[in-house]
Amino acid sequence: MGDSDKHIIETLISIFTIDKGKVKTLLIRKKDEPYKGYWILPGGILAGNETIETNISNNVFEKCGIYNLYIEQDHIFSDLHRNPEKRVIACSFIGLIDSISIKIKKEERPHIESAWFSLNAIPKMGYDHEQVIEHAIDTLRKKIVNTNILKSLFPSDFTLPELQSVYESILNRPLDRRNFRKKFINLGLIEDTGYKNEGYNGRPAKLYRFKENIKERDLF
Amino acid sequence: MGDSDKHIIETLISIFTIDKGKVKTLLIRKKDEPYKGYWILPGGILAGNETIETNISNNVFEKCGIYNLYIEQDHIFSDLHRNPEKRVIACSFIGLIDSISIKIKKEERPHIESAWFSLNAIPKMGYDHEQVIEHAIDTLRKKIVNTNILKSLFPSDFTLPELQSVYESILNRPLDRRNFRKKFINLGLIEDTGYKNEGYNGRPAKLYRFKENIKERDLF
DNA sequence: GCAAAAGTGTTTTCAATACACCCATGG
DNA sequence: CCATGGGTGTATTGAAAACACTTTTGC
Repeated sequence: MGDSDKHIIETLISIFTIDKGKVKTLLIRKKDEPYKGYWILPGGILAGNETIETNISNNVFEKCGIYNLYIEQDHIFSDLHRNPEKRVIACSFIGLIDSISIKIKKEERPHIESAWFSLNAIPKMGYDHEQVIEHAIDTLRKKIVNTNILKSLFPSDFTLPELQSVYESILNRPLDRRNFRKKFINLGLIEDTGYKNEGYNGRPAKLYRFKENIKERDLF
Repeated sequence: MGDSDKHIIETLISIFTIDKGKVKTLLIRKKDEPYKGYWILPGGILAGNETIETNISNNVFEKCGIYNLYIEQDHIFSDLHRNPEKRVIACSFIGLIDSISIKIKKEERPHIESAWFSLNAIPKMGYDHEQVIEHAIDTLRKKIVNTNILKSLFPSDFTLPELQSVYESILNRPLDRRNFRKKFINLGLIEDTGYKNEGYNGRPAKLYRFKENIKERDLF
């Protein structure tokens, strides 16, 4: 086996969270050439002594300060020239985290510029990362229709209008409020916490949480 | 970057087809140690000048004589010790082919022993390939509920009882004949060819084909 | 008391399910 | 004419969809 049969593998991750009822994704500004100044997905080079999953977990913690992230494989990108400098094969992941668990202490990572972008305002990105994140969004869209994967996106307290808004932004279409409530409450996945979301305009919304120990199941 | 940051990547594929109304998968007998005599999934080592998709297509043609295979990525297996000799990262695929298109000319490949196995009779396999094929079957099961992915499994002429039998064996539960017909015909994915499947016991079944240019869509 | 957002109930429509009998062919 | 498997219709149930008004809070 020649050296040409060994490959550089990088991991990439599209991390999604909910910020003020909107789905956002975490990007990093690249500091050096190529694509200096462009936004890219977080990730890293796979070393010999780690699985792709441990690599992703470690990278996300080191670069973004996020741990306990829910991750799932998405897709492999192996086009020969996706990296202009050398052949790199990308294993892309989807990550979901609730906003309460995010602690990006910028002062601890002065060398890394990162920001959250709304799905409809993703900037021009380096490499093929726009294609990678589009694939991740598409996978996420397919998944939320049939699974309760979004559980990982929500902290213990959320309102039904917030949940609906997230579904609407990922599915990219409006949903009827009454039917959405009926469906979700009847599914038995969530429960009323007894608290309310006070201090905002209008009538306060009830706060819900996902029940523990609910196995992934079909929704729609 | 040290040499430990470069990796051997292998592709593996679980190829499914329909043989006499049953779903079967193609395995290869390993001829050398380790796992000599065990059955394994077809696949190969990724070279520097190919994508994982071209590698799979080429391997499936060279080792199994199958071309024009529908392929889809399934999962990456990167456990450190999944191969007892060295670190190898596996990119696993799902392949679907209709039985008419299969031409495994054994006389042309005397050095390769291959066989089709029913899903409920998969033998003991080498490496972690049982885990890999289980993952592929599970992915296939999830997909046939919501997509018309099975189009790739059927030649131009098939009967509704055959189609139903395939759904039953992948979903692993019985389906009502009348309701299955109603649903599938109403979906508009298939059309009557006008021919019948004569020469068997009982009333001949109508032959159907998948319509051309139907995009993948939700079924159930 | 008004603006803003949350919460609720009914009707209609359609798909899913359950179920039993007749039909076409081969032998 | 009988054995074998294919084809069909209807009634019921339940979920999805469409739709407008009332309630609770902050200011």
